[in-house]
This record gives sequence, C-alpha cells and structure tokens, in this order.
Amino acid sequence: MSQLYLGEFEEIVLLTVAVLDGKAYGMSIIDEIKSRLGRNVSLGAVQTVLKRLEEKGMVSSDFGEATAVRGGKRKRYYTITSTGQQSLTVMKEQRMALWNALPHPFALNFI
Amino acid sequence: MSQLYLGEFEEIVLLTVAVLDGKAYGMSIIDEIKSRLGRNVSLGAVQTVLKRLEEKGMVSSDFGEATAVRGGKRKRYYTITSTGQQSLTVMKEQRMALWNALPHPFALNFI
DNA sequence: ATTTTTTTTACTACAATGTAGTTTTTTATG
DNA sequence: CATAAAAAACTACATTGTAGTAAAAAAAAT
Repeated sequence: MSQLYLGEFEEIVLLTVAVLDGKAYGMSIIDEIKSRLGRNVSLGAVQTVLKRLEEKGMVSSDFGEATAVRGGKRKRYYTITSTGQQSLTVMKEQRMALWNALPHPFALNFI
Repeated sequence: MSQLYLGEFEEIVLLTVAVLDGKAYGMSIIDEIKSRLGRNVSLGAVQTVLKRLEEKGMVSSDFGEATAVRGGKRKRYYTITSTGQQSLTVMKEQRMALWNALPHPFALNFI
C-alpha cells in the first residue's frame, strides 16, 4: 500500500498527536481520544500505531525528563512531522472532495 | 473492532457509492475514484470491500437489467444504506472535532 | 450455430493495519 | 529494601487493504 495513505486508527492517533502539541505520549493520547471522541482504546494499540507512524516518518519521538510524579519509565514524547501534516492534509482534502460531490447530502438524517 | 468505524479504503468506496447515486458498480466505482482522487485501485480490491460493506449493512445491492452495450454479466448495483450514511457522518464529525482542536493549524504549510 | 471478444462478477491469497493482553523497566514512597 | 505506580516494550492474533486469477454471460464475428 502507498505510504501516503494511513489507516483509520493511524489517522486518529496522528491527529491526536498534533492536538496534544508536544505533550503526546501513550497515556495522554488515550485520555485525549477518550475525552474528545468517547472512544476507548488500549495502550498497546496506541503504542503499536505510534511505532508504525514513526517508521513511516509521520511522527518523531524523544524521551522526556523524569517528572515530579511517582514512578514510571521516562515518557516518550511524539510530535508530528511535516510529512505527517502533509499526509493528513491530503486525506482530508480527498474526503472533502467526495463529500462535496454528493448529490443528496445526508448529514443529520438521523439521530 | 467496532462495526461503527470503517477502514480508510472502505470509507472511500462507501463515499463513492453515495456520490454515484444509484449508478455504482465495480467498474464505475474504479473510474470515479480515478477521476476524483487520481488514485488507481484494482477491481478485486473494490469488489472485496463492497462485499464487506454489504455484510456490515452499509450498502445494499441489486442486479441491473441487461443494457445495450456488448457482453458482460449483469451489473450489481450498490446503494448506501441509512446505516452507511450514519457511519460516514460519525467519522466525519469525529475527525472535524480533532482538526478544530489543533493549536497550530497546518493546512498548506507545504507545496 | 460455434467461436471469439468484451464486460462484468466471483474467488483466492497474502500484505498491511487494528487491537489488546502480557511483560519489563523505572522510580517514588512506606 | 519491598512495594506500588507509571510507563514503555513485546507478542499475538483479528480485521482490513490489495490485487491476481477464474468464471460467467452476452453480443459480435465467422
């Protein structure tokens, strides 16, 4: 598959990394997804996707310093790269192109 | 995985079925994706996804009548269901929620 | 009327992504 | 030092992405 396109969950995680703006690591990403989308995801799922996004050059990571809170390995902080931004933008524009081409818009036909 | 969320390619195909508004079948979907997104996909890929979307209740299908053009099995026409519309809408809204939460919007930082 | 060509669906197989359980590492605190 | 907490790393398997190949069906050619 092309490296330009991301899977559905990869896209959610990458957008969340961007939203967290330098404060993205495993647990904070889970919490953000939970609070913004109401979606429960596991730590293992998030970490696997972060590793794959890094392999694709969509994010980069650095270890943070030890903090004042109790315990734990050093956090691995993730930030979105220029490539990641580009990929998200392309995917968004392509979907918008299709939404705008709908002959019968159907948002809010339900509830 | 939840049946509410679709994969990246499933979403593209489902949106295209909706855009084609009653005229969606294997080849017409390929052509539409090619012309709107510039993306080349195989017939097998599209048909596999259509079958999965139907199993999930996102589309329904019917065979068309024979047309005036030469040869071929009867076309299997696909239409989006109410469930499909609902799924697309939810996914769109969730992504928009994340895009709107970006502290530093990055559309068009490149080119 | 049989063969060929065109159009299309159906089938099969494998690669990439989605998901979560388990283990290990690290550090603060009693 | 033992223990609890926080976090990353590892492992395994299910779902989705992708395309090649085969089969079916009907018009056209011979």
